[in-house]
Amino acid sequence: MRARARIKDVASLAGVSTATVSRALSSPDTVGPATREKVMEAVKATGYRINAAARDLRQRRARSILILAPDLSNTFFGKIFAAIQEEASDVGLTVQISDSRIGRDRLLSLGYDGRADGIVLLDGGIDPEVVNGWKLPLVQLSEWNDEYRAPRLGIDNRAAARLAVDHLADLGHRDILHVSGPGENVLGVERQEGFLMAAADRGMTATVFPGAFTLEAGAQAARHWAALATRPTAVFCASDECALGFISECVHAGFDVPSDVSVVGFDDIDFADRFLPALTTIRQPRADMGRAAAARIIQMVEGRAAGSDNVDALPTERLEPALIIRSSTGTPKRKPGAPA
Amino acid sequence: MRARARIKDVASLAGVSTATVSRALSSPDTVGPATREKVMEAVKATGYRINAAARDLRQRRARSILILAPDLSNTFFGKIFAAIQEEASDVGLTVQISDSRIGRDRLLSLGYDGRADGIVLLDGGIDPEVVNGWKLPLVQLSEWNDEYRAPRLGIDNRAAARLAVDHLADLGHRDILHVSGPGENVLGVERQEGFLMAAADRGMTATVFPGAFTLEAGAQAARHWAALATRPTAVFCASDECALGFISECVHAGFDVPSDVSVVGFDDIDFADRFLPALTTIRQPRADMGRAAAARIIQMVEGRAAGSDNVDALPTERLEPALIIRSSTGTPKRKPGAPA
DNA sequence: CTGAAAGCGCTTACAG
DNA sequence: CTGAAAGCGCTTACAG
Repeated sequence: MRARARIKDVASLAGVSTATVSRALSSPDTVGPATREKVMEAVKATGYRINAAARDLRQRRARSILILAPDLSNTFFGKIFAAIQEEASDVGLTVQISDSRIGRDRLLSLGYDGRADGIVLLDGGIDPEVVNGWKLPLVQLSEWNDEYRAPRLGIDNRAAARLAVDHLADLGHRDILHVSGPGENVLGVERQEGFLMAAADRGMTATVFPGAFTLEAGAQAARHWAALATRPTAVFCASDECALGFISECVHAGFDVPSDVSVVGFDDIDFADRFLPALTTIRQPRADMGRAAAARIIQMVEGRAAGSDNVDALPTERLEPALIIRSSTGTPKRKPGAPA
Repeated sequence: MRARARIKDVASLAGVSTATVSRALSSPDTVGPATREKVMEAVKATGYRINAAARDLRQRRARSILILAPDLSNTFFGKIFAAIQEEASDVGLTVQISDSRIGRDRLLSLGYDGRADGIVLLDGGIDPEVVNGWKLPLVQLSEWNDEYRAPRLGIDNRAAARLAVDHLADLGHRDILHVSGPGENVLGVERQEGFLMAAADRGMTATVFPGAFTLEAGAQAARHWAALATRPTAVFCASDECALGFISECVHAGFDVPSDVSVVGFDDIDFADRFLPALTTIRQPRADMGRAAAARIIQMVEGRAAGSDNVDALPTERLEPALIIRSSTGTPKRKPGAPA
């Protein structure tokens, strides 16, 4: 198999300089029509394809953006990756993904090694020193950290939690439970705060179980809930996985959802509407989030390439969550002897 | 903010040549201890980090592997991505992902542009001309195409389907249905073939509904099934999503799973064991598949770098699927008047 | 053990 | 409109 053609090969076949080949390819109207013709023929004859790595080095760009997420296998990220990749691909950018828990030193290198022009960060738990040490355009997506000097994109998690609480209050629930996210996670913290504030505003009895975003955390919370002397009639879980785990465990223990307990999730993952019962949840517009992050990082990367200043200081952007009412929530069972 | 330090800056600060800096960093024992010391100090003082893009161009490597999949948001791929990235990261390789449906020309470029050293391909539906035109090490994972000249990694889908059929036969089912994958997909085709052969071997009545790997396809199949005069007592779906859609729709229509119909899925996605009922399914060892593919492509890439020949011709490798029995399958209901 | 020089494959002022 | 030359930031024979 013949080695790949280089620009030199095209140039000598066409009888022009490499500079001319380069120009004919990147800005065709800066060369004469006859020359362009000759070059194009030589390109076809040699099967030449540009070596992007060489071009990028010369132009001091990478034409690539890096997505950093704490767990690549988390189903929550799939749609986000897809949306980012689609937008990036449209403007000729390549997409790299990496787990964000690869160790401090490797993480530091990422922002320096010339292989990415910009970073979309889905993890608020990285040492701010590392993040702020990167010399690359950066946007925080979904999760964030106040110490990172970078714009944020995502929903208002407090307001989103309020959507869930209000729905439950409107249904007539007075005693509600929240299975929280992991304690160190901003998303979980804000959802919990929103839950507590909204419950207070509606005069509800509110309790919190510390949890996580996992199926297992939900299942465990369900066991605690089942063991309670007086059980809250509704629960708001910090994620859909958690809610699914909660429901699953409840059903196995002989309870009915929603008649024994109403359950609201968070995210609206793909299976939420196919679960039995279909899950009432707060939808995060994941594709929109991915698209917005891609658009933003592209803008920053291009802006920087164009020499614009303070393009890195663009503001935070909020996307809208939505309450999706399905079958896992309903009116609370009247307690025997309770007033109408 | 100071521009990033280059190797030149380190060299002049340390009072040595760039060659020496390069050596001190990449093979420390080829330089004198005193020199090494000086260089390391200068590295620290300048905050120097190697520019990987430049090194890679010089070495004619990309230190990156590309994953190509037909739908990045498909939850099936998450664990595979994670496993590949982990293995790659361990040997200093970067991971790129791209949707494989980005158009012929872009696809062609991927194998030529110097930005990847090898490709893990999760799509058997690309034009073989394109795939075989790539000049890069390549492995086919999960899906494949006989016309691609590249090793294959994945399970034996016929044998896997037989696992499902045997389970159903052992339970006492005599009349079974298969909701197939999309007609053009090798995975679906092999599962269907395995289903048909195994059913024949067990002397069962077998029928096939053409389907897809989606929730919606399963739901639609359930509607057809429900409308049948005599309904098969068990169904084997080509994917878990399809099975979940099937069950969900059955339950909504008032049927019980498994007492009215046993359902087996395929893949063992994360929610399979939390679904209600928990889904009996064929497990594909996705993390193992990702790891094996990564190991293989790394071996090919390194082998090529080391100048070994015919490293691209390594053989196909089969991983083992497993039957996971949960609650969506059971003994068929005795038909009224049927013999014991 | 160390340095000067060439080169990876491109692009882009600078001249003409 | 086109070419010669420098250079992106490294590495690596080749000498010494």
